Amino acid sequence: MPSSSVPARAAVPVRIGTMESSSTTGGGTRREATRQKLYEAAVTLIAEQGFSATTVDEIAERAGVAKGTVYYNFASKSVLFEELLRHGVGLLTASLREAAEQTAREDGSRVDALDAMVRAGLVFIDRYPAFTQLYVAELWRTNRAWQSTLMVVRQQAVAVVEGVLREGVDNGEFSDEIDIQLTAAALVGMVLVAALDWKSFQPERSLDDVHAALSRLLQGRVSGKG
Amino acid sequence: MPSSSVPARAAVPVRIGTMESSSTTGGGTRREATRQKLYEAAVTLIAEQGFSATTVDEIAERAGVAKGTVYYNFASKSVLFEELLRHGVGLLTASLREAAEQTAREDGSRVDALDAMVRAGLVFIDRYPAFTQLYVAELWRTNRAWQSTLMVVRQQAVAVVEGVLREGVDNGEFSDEIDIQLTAAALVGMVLVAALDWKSFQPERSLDDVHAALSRLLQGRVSGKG
DNA sequence: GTTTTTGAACTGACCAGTCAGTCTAAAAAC
DNA sequence: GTTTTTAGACTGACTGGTCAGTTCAAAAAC
Repeated sequence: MPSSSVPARAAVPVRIGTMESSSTTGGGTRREATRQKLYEAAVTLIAEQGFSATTVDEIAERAGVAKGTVYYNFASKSVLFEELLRHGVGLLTASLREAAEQTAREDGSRVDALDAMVRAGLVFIDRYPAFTQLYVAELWRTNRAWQSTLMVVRQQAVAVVEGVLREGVDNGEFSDEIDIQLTAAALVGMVLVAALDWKSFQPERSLDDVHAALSRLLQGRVSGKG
Repeated sequence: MPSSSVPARAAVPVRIGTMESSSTTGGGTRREATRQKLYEAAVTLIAEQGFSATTVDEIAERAGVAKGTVYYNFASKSVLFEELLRHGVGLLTASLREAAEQTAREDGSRVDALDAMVRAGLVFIDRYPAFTQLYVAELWRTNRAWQSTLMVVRQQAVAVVEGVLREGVDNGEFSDEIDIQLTAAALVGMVLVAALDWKSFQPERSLDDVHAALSRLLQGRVSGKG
């Protein structure tokens, strides 16, 4: 309801300044660029406010596109969100796997692999803090449309950690009494919460610093004199 | 909007089992019972759906009271939520502090104190899983009305862990190179995520079982043969 | 007689999703 | 080379519905 009468006609469609033809990979990449802008806008807004409290109008505005464009590119608000989740966790999983494999290639121990994965996790969170926030906030909710997506995607990431633990047990490096699933969850939690604390409350600290603190904890070098 | 005719009369106000009046002055306990029902209804709904996606009508319905009653007892939806947060974290903090103090009274080591706190955390999460879920989901959000409440309340809980770590460093039980703040966050994260994983994905396991797994991790008994 | 609860209607803001129409660049027709 | 057509991308006013919060008289509880 506009406060008073309004032209209601676009009249002169102002040219949108620097569009610059986007280029990138020649063909239909304009669309892809728009989707990327929408992801970026959505991830920060939803991390700050939550899914339901974030409006499609806000997302469109921050991305610098019209609301209709959101619906031209995504079937709905929740589909946009789901694709965002899949995309983000895909990056994380790849990064963890890469860390584990590289350690294996260098004949490192499985503890080294865990340590490398801790670092990879920190690097990820350092790079995508908003995504991490949002992910944590949604992970344990029930009754949400994207629950199953989240489940699948979570399992992919945790499975990488579980795999390393299992290898360690198999080759005798870890006690065969450890509970793989629970230990993996605990390790993920350790990194997740420590990193979010870092980003939220002491962002000035360096990644190496944080990594060192977690390494110590991971390797049980807490007890006893330094 | 009931689909058809409905009793609509509360008739017998069922007393909630073991509520035991407790707080406030002896007088207005009827009101207190209503508030308690509203807390319980709100906590599960918000844990499942998030704050914004949960309507006041739903909360009232699940609590079995009229919508007007919600506003008779709380100034607004967010005030209800804020008081819920304060209440819940108060319980957790008390429980952690109790665990730490009891260990101290028994001349236990600081590792024992940490272990006791891990257990206290698990007991809490076992008892109030919905609250925990909701708390984690809101903790790292920014731009929310109750942000400052959350901050204060988080600090109270983490401070208990930090205190034990500090004592341990002071008496030489822990390395003086540990980063107290970060380590405390990591420990909290370890318990939190492992416990949520437990409740979400393997609820049939016993608390002792989960506690044992975390103890092992905490005491660095992961590496090496069992 | 005071406090608390009820129930149901109401308001006004807000918001997801729609749709008719615009823009543009490139292909097709001339 | 110029005009016309096509189709993909985008626009933004508009619709239909939802929901927080209000109101209040009457009933119930204490």
